[in-house]
Amino acid sequence: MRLTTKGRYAVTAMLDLAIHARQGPVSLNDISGRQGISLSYLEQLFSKLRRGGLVSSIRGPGGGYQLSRSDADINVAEIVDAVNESMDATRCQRKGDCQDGQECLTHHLWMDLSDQIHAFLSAISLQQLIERREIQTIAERQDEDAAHRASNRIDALLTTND
Amino acid sequence: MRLTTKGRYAVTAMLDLAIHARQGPVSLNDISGRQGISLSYLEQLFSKLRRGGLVSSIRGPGGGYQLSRSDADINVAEIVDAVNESMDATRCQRKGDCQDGQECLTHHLWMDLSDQIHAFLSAISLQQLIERREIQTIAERQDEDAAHRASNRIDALLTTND
DNA sequence: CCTTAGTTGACTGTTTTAGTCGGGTATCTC
DNA sequence: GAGATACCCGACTAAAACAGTCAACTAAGG
Repeated sequence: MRLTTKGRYAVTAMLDLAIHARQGPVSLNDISGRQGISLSYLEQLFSKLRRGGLVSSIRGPGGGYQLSRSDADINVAEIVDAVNESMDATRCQRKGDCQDGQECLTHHLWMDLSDQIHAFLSAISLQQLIERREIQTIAERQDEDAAHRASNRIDALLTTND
Repeated sequence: MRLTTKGRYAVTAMLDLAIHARQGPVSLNDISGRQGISLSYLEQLFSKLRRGGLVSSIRGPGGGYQLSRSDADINVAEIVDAVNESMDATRCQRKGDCQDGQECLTHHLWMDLSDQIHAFLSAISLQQLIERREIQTIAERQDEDAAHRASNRIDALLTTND
């Protein structure tokens, strides 16, 4: 079992996408700026999310990504899954052949843990996350920071272009 | 967060130890034979378990390891913890400085998941595991297999020593 | 003093992570 | 149709972790 930056970034990016969905397609560049994830890495992740049927893309200027379903219909478990981070805690992928083709002593324990984690993560939709007060606060802060950085960039351009 | 062979082996070995505790100290050699874990690797794991205060050791012939507390008093979470596999799901070790010193968008989600996993694993003691029917069945099978292997080894010795 | 068994530290091949880089291709606007 | 925007794709890589192995040592029992 593993949950690393890859899975966490995927959920973070999807949540950012869901939050900014009403302004039309969201570009990876914007997500990168707001969430501090490198653009190239995001491309890699979104290629998997697209293959997993969670997002659809629109090319060209003004393009970006969209959720392919309602945010109420996408849960955290499938996002983590889509980027290949299985949350399965067993060694044998639940097959029960962990020790010479037979069940190891702790097989059932890890099965139970896997079920537990899966139940927890699949019960949480993007919509539910968006509604959380703490997350709204953080999203607002990130939007302000991004706006500041944008205006700083413009200032820099104006002063060097004299 | 990660749960790999290391943590799973540690729990398996501790459970084996608890099951065979009434016959006195259990040697790593026996655990290795029953659970199919290499002796050298077990040594590495038990060095951490000892430092973590979960087991005590007796040297010399007839020696081995013992639980340093009652099996009802040792839970799965502390075993996994002792071998350095933190089950923490956050990137920031719960500090909340995941993005430039501030909380990232999904910080609270991973905090909740961590709490969930910890609550689950720390509620399960070695004693509870031993009492489970499936685990008793597996343990009996492993004991028989080990006995067979032992008698085969003796046969081999007798025939080569003619 | 020999065997058993724990103790310790260093070493190693392999896999995964967490990216980067460099080139594409589709689409919109002017 | 030129250029900019933005997605698309494959190859590459430094660093870390995993999953051990190996060798040498110390302590206890017979």
